[in-house]
Amino acid sequence: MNKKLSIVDIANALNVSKTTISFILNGRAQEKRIGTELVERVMKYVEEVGYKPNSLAKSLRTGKSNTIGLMVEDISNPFFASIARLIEDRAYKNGYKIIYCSTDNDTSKTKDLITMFRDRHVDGYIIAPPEGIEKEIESLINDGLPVVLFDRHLPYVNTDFIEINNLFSTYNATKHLIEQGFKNIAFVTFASQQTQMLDRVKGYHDAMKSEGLKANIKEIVFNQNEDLIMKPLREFIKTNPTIDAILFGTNHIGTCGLKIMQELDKKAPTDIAVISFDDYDVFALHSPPVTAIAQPVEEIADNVISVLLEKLNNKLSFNKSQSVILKTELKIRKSSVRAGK
Amino acid sequence: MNKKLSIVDIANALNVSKTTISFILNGRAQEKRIGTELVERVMKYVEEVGYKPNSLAKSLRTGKSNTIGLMVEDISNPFFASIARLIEDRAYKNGYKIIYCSTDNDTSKTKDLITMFRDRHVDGYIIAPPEGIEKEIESLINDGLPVVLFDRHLPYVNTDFIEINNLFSTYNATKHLIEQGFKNIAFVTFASQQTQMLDRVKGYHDAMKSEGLKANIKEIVFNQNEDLIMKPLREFIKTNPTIDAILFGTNHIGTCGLKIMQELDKKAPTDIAVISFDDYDVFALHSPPVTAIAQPVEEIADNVISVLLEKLNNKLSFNKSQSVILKTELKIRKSSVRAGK
DNA sequence: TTTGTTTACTTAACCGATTTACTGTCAAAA
DNA sequence: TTTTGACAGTAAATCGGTTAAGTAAACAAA
Repeated sequence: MNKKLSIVDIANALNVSKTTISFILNGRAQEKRIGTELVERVMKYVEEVGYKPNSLAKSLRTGKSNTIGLMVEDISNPFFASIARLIEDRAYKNGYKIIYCSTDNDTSKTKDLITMFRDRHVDGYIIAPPEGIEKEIESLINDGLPVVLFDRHLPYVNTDFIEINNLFSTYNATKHLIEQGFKNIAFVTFASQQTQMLDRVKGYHDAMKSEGLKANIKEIVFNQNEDLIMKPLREFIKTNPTIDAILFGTNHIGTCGLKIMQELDKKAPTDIAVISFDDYDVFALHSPPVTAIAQPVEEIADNVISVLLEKLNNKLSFNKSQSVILKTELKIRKSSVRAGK
Repeated sequence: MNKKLSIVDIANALNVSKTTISFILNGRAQEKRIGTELVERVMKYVEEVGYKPNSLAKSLRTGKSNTIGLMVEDISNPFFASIARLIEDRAYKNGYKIIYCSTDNDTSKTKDLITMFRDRHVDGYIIAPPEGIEKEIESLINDGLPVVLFDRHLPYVNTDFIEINNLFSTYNATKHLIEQGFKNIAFVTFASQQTQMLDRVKGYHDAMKSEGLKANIKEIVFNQNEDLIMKPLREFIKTNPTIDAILFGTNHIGTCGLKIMQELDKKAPTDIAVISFDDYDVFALHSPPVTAIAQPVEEIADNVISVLLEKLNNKLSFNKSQSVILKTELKIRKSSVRAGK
C-alpha cells in the first residue's frame, strides 16, 4: 500500500540533502550547526509522515544491530523462562531487541547458534554455556564482542559471568537435612561437567563428608524425552530403599523425582525427605510443600543485563572483569522437616 | 582479530567478479552458466576461509530478513514458553530466527512492538493479540506481510489463526463437574474481552444454564503484581462459602487459586472441586492432582509455524485463509471427582 | 582588500551484498 | 560472409542509511 518512505524521500520533499536529515535525526544537528528552523521543519515533517529509518541499512553502515543474542538451556524451563522475561524487559527499555534460542546443552548446536548470532551481527551475547564451547566464546571476546555468561561459567575463559554460590547452596541444604536427622541422603542430578553442577555435587559431597556420612550420588543423562529421565530415576529409588532424603540438583529433575514419588506412593518427608534446587510454583504448591534452593531470579537478570549494557556502552573498560556471585535462599518447607520436630 | 571477509575479498582473491561469487553462492551458477570448474574453485575457497555472507547486507538488498517476530502474552508463562520453544525449533530448522517479546496484553506496548518488528523487517508475524490492535494487524496484512494469530483471534480481522475449541472445552468441563454432582460451580477468570476468554465464559455459562444451575462468574483484573490477583480471589472464596466447585479460566489464575486454597486449608474435591484451563506440572503433581483442560501444545505450535511457513514460501495463495481449531483434552484427575464415586 | 573563521549545509564515498544489463568469444546457421 | 545464439562471465546500479570531506556565503580581523 503505502510504500515505505526512505530518507531520500524525506530529503526530496523538503529540498534538503539526505545528509542533513540524517544528522538531524541522529541528534547531531547542533554539533553540525544545522539551523534550528530547519531542524524543526524536518522533525515536524518526519513526525507527520511517520518516517522511520530502515534499521537494516543503519546496522549495515554502523555495524550496530541493537540486538542482544540470548542463549539459554531451554526456554520452556521456568527458571530460564523467567530470567529471559526479565532480561527482555530491561533490554527493550534500553533500546535493544532480543534474539533467543535454546541450546539444549548441545555443544554443536550451540556452535551453530553462535555462528548464526555473529552472522546476524548481534551487539552482545548473554549465554548459559554448555561445555566445550570455550574456543567459540574466546573468539567472540577476542573480536571485541561483549559476552556475559550466566548460570555457569567456563573456568578457563576469562570473561564476565553472573552465577550463584552453588557450592554453599547444596552444602547448606545438605546440612539442613542432616540437622533434621536424615542420614541416608542421596544427591540426584543430571550428569554434567558444567561448573554449577560440579559445585552442586561438591557442596553436597563436602557436607556429607564433614559429618562422616556416606555420599550417594546418582547422575542421570539428560534427554529431551522425559521417559528416559524417569526410568533410571525410578530404578534408583526402587533399588535404594534405605534412602531417607534426596537432594535434587535442578528443578527439572526435582519435578521428575516428585512424579516418581507420587507414582510409587512415597510421601515426603516421612518416606523420603526432599529438597530441590531452584524454586517455582510446583514446589511451593506441592503437598507437602517442597523445600527448595531459590535462586534470586530478578537479581540474576538485573546483573546480567547491567553488566552487558555497561560493556555495550563503554567498550573502554572491557579489561575490568565483572563477575558476580549471588546468594540463594533455602526456602525450608515441610518436605524436609522431620515429622516429630 | 581476523577482519570479517566480504564478498569482495573473495572475488579479489580468486580474480573473479563479485557478481559471479554471488551467483555461485546463491545456487544460480547453472542458470547463469558459470563453468563447473570455477564453481568448484569458489566453493572450495569459501569453505576454506569460512566466508559467510553478511546477512544484514543481504537483507537490505533482498528485503528478506529470515526472521520471524513472535509476540506472546508472557514468555514466563509455561503455556507460552512451551509453545515458544516448539516454534523456535521448527523455525530454526527452516532457516528462520525468532525475535520475541511479551505483550503483557497491553495494547499500546503491543503497538510499539509491532512497529519495532516492522522496523526490523521481520518476514512473518506470530501473534497472540491483545484487544484493540485490529488496525495494526490489518495494516500488516494490507502490506502483504504474513501474519498468524494464535491462542485467540480478532473477530473482525480476516486473517489466519490457530485456536482451540474454548467454548466446548469449558462447556465440557462444567458438564463434568455437574455430572460429579457439584451444583454451586463458580467460574473464576481474568477480565478480558479476548475471544478465547469470551468463549470460555460462554461455554461455562451455557453448560450451567442448560442444567438449570445458576452461573457465578468472578472476573479478576489482571496485574503483574501477583498480590493484586490473590487478594480479590481470596475475598471471593471467603465470601462465597456455598461454592462446591471452581473452574479456573487460565493456568495462571488456577495456580493462584490453588495457593489460596492451600492458605485457607480448603481441600479439593471435598471442600471445593477444582478444574483449571491449561495443563502443566503444577496441576499434575498437585495433591490431589488437578483436573485440567489440556491444550495440544505441540499441535498448536506445529500448525502455527506450518501456516506461517506456507505463507512465507508462496505468497501467492494468501487469499486462502487457513484457520485451525484444535481440540483440547479434559484430563480428569482427583480434584474434580466426587469423593464417594 | 585580502585572509581567516564561522555558519549552514551538500557531495560523494561507503557498508556488503543482489540483480539488471552488458560484453566478448566462438561455433553454427543463413 | 554475415548473422545468430550459446557460453562464461563482468560492470554498474541498487538497497537505505552514515560519515568524511568539501563548499558557498556571511562576517570579522589584519
